[in-house]
Amino acid sequence: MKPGPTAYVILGILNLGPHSGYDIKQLADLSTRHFWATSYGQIYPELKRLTESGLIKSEDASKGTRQRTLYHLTAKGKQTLHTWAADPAIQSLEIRDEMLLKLFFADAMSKKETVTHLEAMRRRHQQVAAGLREHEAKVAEQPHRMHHEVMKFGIAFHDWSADWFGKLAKDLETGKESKR
Amino acid sequence: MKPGPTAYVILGILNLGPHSGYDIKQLADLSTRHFWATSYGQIYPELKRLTESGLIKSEDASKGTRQRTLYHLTAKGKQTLHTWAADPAIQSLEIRDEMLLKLFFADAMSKKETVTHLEAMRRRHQQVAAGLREHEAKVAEQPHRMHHEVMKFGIAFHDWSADWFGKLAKDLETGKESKR
DNA sequence: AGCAGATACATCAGCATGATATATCTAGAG
DNA sequence: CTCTAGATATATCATGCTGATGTATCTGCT
Repeated sequence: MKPGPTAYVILGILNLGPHSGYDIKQLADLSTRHFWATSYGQIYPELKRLTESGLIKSEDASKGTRQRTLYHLTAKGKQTLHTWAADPAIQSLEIRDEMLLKLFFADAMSKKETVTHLEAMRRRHQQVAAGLREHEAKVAEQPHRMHHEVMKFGIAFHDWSADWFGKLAKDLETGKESKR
Repeated sequence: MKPGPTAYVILGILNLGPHSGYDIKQLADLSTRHFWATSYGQIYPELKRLTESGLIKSEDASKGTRQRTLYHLTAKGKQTLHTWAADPAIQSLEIRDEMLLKLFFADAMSKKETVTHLEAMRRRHQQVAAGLREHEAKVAEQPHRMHHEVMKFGIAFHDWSADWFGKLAKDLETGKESKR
């Protein structure tokens, strides 16, 4: 069976150096989380599968009774990661936004309720952008340009979205139609 | 157990009129699909659950031997839908973008490969925007303003993304840094 | 010395995914 | 009038993910 995208999150992180399953979860939460989230329930079974396929190797790094298993890429794993990353075939993009869903079915709401809802969406996007900005400096000083560019895309997207929903809220209130 | 967002997709569609499970899938694919996708494997079991909870009622609409079951909202279902929609509490936003993931781990790629990848991303966003535009006129003439506004957001988002990735591709090629 | 919080791994019920199976109806070609 | 491709309609299943919880150890602080 061919590996799913989550397997490549793991391979990609291990390409930066040896890590434990716990490390991988922490690093993914700080980096890929905003466009590909993972969970322990995926990571630990996937580490087993990748080991069986020979793409990664485990190494016991326990200290005393404290268990710790480090994983690192094999040559085959590195190869697999690069082959995957270099394939530009169009891949799926999935978005799940419950607030947008509520907005879609909001025609029964009053104008006031809808404006409140739009303001909440604007604030949410502002907050996510602010959260990303906090980590930006750290990413910028690392030698991985694309890590930084992807983060800049995330920040720009949330800024843009906040602006869009702010404008729609204003348009609804004033009855006008601004450029969006 | 409280209903998940997919249940509200069903309730929201049934609020527009009675429909079969098949209808619901078709309508969702034309409307909510871009920010909340569904599948038959969700819809049919969910229709059973919602019937048991008294939020919807089924009605046999078979013609001859051709089976067909129409569902419609009960008063309780309408109430539940409106309560959900009116609650502005911040809800999660999940994005899964395998191409962005590839880009994130693309630092081992050559500049040329990366530019090719970015161009593919630009084209993908253009294509999605074009697909949405095809249906826009139909949505615009319906009396559901928020359906249209949500669709306009989708179009604007994909246009903006296409532009952003186009600019990044150009920046990489020229070695400059444009406004993004 | 004691404790809060971080590190580390594992597991589970419930649910979603994406594909496949089955059958009937309809519209248009010939 | 007959055939057939494609639309309508429901259902199911293996596989695997989600989100939460359980258990234990270690580290840094007071």
